Amino acid sequence: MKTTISDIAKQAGVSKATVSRVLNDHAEGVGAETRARIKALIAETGFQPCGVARGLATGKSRSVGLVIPDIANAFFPPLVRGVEEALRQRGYSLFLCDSDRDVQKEKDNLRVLLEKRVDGILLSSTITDYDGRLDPLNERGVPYVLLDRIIDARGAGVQVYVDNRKGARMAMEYLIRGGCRRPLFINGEEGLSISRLRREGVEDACREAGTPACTYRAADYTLAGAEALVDSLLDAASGELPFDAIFAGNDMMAVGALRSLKRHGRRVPEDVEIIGFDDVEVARLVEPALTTIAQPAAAMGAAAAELLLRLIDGEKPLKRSKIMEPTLVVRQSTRPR
Amino acid sequence: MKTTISDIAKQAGVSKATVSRVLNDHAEGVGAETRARIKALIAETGFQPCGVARGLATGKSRSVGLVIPDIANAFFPPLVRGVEEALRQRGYSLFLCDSDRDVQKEKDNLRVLLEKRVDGILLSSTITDYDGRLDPLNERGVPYVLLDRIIDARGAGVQVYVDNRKGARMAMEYLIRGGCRRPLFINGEEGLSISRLRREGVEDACREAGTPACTYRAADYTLAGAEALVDSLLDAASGELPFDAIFAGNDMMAVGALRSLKRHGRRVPEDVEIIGFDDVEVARLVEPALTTIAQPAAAMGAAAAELLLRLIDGEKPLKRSKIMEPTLVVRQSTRPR
DNA sequence: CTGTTAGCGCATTCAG
DNA sequence: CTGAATGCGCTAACAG
Repeated sequence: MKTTISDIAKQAGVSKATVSRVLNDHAEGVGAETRARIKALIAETGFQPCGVARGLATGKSRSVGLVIPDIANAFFPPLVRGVEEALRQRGYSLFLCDSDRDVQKEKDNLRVLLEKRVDGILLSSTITDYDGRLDPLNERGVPYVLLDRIIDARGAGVQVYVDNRKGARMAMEYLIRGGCRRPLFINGEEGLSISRLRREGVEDACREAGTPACTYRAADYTLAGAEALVDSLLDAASGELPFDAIFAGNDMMAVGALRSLKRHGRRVPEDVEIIGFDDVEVARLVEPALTTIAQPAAAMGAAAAELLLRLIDGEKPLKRSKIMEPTLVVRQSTRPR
Repeated sequence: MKTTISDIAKQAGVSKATVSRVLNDHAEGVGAETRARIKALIAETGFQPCGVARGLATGKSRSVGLVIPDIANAFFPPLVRGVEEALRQRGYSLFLCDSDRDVQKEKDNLRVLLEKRVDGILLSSTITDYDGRLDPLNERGVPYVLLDRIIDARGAGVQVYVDNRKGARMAMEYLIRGGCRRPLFINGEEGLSISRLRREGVEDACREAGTPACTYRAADYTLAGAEALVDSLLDAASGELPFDAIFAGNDMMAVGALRSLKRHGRRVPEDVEIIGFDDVEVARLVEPALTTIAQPAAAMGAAAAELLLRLIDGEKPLKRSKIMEPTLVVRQSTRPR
């Protein structure tokens, strides 16, 4: 019982082509009264043109795919929201794929999106190393934008991410200026671009300030991982603290560190200052509330979506990457300056 | 430069029909050697059949739509994950739509999904009242499952949700059994099915326990809303506390209440006990960690997706609704029993 | 301004 | 077991 463009044409006493013209708002080519009559008919029958058929005929699906490592990671929901909102405003729909931090699933996701003939792809990749998973996109000429998680590759397309190096440097500089002498930097998994860049930022700050005593440790961006790490550090150094400040690669690890310190009877920020990264919702809800480097997640998502739409429209991007500014949000896990 | 089924057919020296048969794994109709040759060709050329064309020919898009009120609400990400995972395993893709708690946007989302010719829809609706927004789905015969947020309607399809009434009753019973005399129930927006059911659960518990003194207040499911509400209550009743326990309609409101109490110098759980609802990530990270009624969000999402796929396959559902069990998670915002 | 004619890429009859 | 023909619903030249 599905009504098609032919049914409408028949009822209106015109040809499919004419109906198609008003459907697509082709300014010219249809008389005012004919147009009005068809519009009325469409409205009263509630006719909806079939997007699939349209897609086949035009070669455009008006949908884009977004692949992220884990929607349950609090950093991503605002980003997804930004993407979705920007797309919706332009009449595009969003295929959401969760790669579950699994490289194989990420590849599968990309393959499926290509089969679906999305007009473009937003990818927040699980790993930095380039293993050819962008090749199919390049071969097919499907526009894509790398989001947050960058991939090392010559041909890698447009990228949108926060200035991770700068953000990390800001955090360390704030700690050092505050009098910190023996900082501890807890990084996330080292295979990720964001980890590498944040590490470089930390090194920048330490070098400039002549504070070489920064301890470096890698965890896995999880609360539990960081908590266990700090536990072991604290247990090993009975008595005097081996660090007087912690910069964690993300807020969840900062919270893990915080919990460990509290459990060990250490006060934050009096004994140890803590700074996180991301500014996820929990950052302001734990006690003491976390000082952190905020990322404009929603804005990044929106920016990436808009850039992608521009690529889809055939525009050549002026710059190959859009770098967003991190901001220091001072709360209570650091001492007043 | 896009290769089609015709190209493959030509290269293999067979007809499109034959290629189509091996593409769809039609067991019969193709000789073993022909099949092998074609498969090899497909593999080496990396040919991917066009999903859009397939969709037009078969009438199935192998994609479903999910509409939720707000992906940034911490309850939803795990649910989305459950949905996505279940769909992916069955080879379906997910269109994610955020209605932004806006009824009009929700309708628009549904319309777009219908245009995209999704095979089915998962809807977590913004409002309970039935205003006809399901009519298009019913008319078109598009399968759908209502998720978490239920809609009052005779024709409303299959539903998946947690037993909100029971969960609320569990919370209140726990408080009452613990000696609470003057509970305060902070509900969320009253237009939602979850709010109505949770309220009924609270009333059930109070009635059964003969504790009629339960104060009822409605906020908006936000931290700020509940915080302001408790602030005003506390300011109004200078001196003696007007309640000795709070059951909040969700965890974020519980956190808001917690913050207000602490700021007013009240101790939790010594002076006031608090129980939340949902068991989102922050629940265990605030201090004291929240006792709460946990919802199996990911499982709900997966269950809804599987039910929907069954409907899509043409099965008639045995039951019209799948009700999941809430669980009481005891933490530190209530006194030891 | 409007109608006719071709496809878009694939699945699916129906013959052979 | 295989191929040729038809159509899914719509857009896009091309004519009139």
